[in-house]
Amino acid sequence: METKKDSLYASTLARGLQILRAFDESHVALSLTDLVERTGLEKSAVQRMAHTLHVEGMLDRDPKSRLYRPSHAWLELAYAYYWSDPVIARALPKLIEFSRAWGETVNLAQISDDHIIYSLRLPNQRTHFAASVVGRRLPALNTASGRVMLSTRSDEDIDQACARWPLLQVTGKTLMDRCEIARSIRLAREDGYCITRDQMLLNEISLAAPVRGTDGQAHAAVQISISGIAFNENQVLEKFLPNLLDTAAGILG
Amino acid sequence: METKKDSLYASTLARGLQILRAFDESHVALSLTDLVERTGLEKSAVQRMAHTLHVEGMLDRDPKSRLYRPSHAWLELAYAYYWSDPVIARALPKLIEFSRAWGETVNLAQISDDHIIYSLRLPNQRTHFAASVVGRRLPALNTASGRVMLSTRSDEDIDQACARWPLLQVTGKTLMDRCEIARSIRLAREDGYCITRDQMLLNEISLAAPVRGTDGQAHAAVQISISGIAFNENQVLEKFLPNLLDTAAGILG
DNA sequence: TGGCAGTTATCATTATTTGATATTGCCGAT
DNA sequence: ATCGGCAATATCAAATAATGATAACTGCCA
Repeated sequence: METKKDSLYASTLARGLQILRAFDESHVALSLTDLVERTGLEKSAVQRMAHTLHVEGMLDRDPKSRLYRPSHAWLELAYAYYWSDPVIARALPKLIEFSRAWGETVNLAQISDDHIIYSLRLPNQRTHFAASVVGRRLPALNTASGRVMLSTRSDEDIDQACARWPLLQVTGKTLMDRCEIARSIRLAREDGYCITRDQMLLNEISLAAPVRGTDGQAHAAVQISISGIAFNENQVLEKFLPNLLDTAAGILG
Repeated sequence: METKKDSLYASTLARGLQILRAFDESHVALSLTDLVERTGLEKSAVQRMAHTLHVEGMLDRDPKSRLYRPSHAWLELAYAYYWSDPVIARALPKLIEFSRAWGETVNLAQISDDHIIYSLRLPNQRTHFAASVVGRRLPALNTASGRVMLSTRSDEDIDQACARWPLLQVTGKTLMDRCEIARSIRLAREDGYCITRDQMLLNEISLAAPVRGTDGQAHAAVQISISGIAFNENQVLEKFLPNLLDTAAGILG
C-alpha cells in the first residue's frame, strides 16, 4: 500500500473511486472478482466499496448475475459538470445553430491534460457509437482539435507536448510521427484551423477551429466530422471553414 | 453519526460521494465552507475529502479563489455509463435518424426511481440550457415521458405511483392534480403515447412514445419537444406521432 | 495596519477499515 | 437429482486510518 504520505489523503475514498473507474467502454458490467482483478484491491475492500457504492446509488446491480453496472447517477454528475463549465453554456447554442444550418456533426472538444475530451456532441449522421457520445478522451496530438488548441500556445509548450504527450494508433493511418505532428501544429497556427483525415476513423475528415479566450489561448475547439467519401479536404475547407471559424470565434468573443 | 448499522458500509467513501453530489445546477463552484454547509459534514472531513477528490482528479480547483469545481472526469464517467447501457446503443442511431429527418429536438428518457432522467438529447433549436443537456432528472409524473412509461405498468403500480411519487411545480401551468395525472396516464395506456403542454417550459409541447421491452414494459421513452407557438397539439400529433411511434418501437423491436 | 473569514496544518483518541477466514448460495456437470 | 466448484457473503480480532477539536496560517478588505 503506497500511502501518499499525505495526512489529508483519505485512502478509502480513493479506493472507492478506483471502483468507479474500473468501468469503461470495454468493461460495462463487472462482478466482484472482476473488480478485484481490475483494481488490484483486496477482495474484502472491493466488497465493501462496491456495496457502499450500491447503497449510495452509484452502482446498479443485476440481482440475477450479481454484476455491478454504472447507475444513472453517473449522468447526473455529467449534468452538474455541464452547469459548472462556463464554456459549455456559451458554446451550446452556437453549436446547435451550426448543426441546424449545415446538417453535419459538430463537437466541442476541450483540453484535459495531454488529451482532449469531447464535452458536447451533436451527431447528425449514423456513425460509430464512440464518435457520438460525450466524454470520450483521445490523445490531443492525434486529433485536429488537440492540435489546433495546442497551436495557440507558446513554442516551448508545443515542443514539449510534441516530445512528451502520448500518441495512440487508432486506425491504420493514424499519424504517429512526432515531427509531422509538430509540423501540422505549426501549420494550424498559421492557418487558424487544423484539418485531418483518417485519424480516428477511416474516411473521416476532421476540421477544428480554436475557441480563444481573451488571452488568445484556446480553451476549447469546435470540430466537425465530414465524410471523406462525399468530400475531399479542399471541398470541406471551402464549404465549412468560414462558418466554423465564425462559430468558434463567437463562443467567447 | 447515523451509522447505517451495516458492517460493509464504508462511511468515508459515502462522505466523499456527498461532496460530489453537493454540486448541481445552482452550485457550480464551492468553497470548503460551502461544502461544509451543503453536506453537513465536519470541516475536517470536508477538507480531507475534497483534498482527496482533487488529488484523484475528480475535482478541479481554482488556485486563485480556492473554489472546487467538477472536473472532466465527470464526463468520463458519463462515457462509461453510455457504454454500459444497452438501450442507449440501440436508441442513438434511431434518434439521430429522427432528428435528421424532422429537424426537431428528440430525447431519450429513462425511469430512475420516481423520476425520469434524460439520457440522450439531440437539441435542434435554441432552448433553455437545462433542456439541452443530458442527465437532467424530473419527477416522472410531471412529464410526458414518465407518464407514458408508467402507462405500460400494472394498474397497482400506476395507482401507487400517482399516490406517492413526487411532483414539482416548474411552470405556472405544471399539472399538480394527482387525479388528473392518473387520468392522463390511463389515456396514455390506451393511446400508446402521451402529450403535454406547458409542463416544464411554457409554450412547449412534449410528445412521448414508449420503448417497450419483450415483456411489454417500457424501459425508456422517446420524447420530442415542439414549439407550442408554431403548432397546436393536434398538429403535432398529426405531423410527428406516426414516426415517433415507429422510432420508439424500432429501438428494442 | 489590523482584523476577520476562510483555509491549512497538527495530533491524540478511537472508531473504522482491514484482510484472513468461514459460510453460504449458485450453476453446471455428471 | 446430486455433487462439486466457484463466486458471493458474512464474521471478527487486530491495527491502521479517519476523526474532530484546535491551532497556525493566509490573504483580503476596511
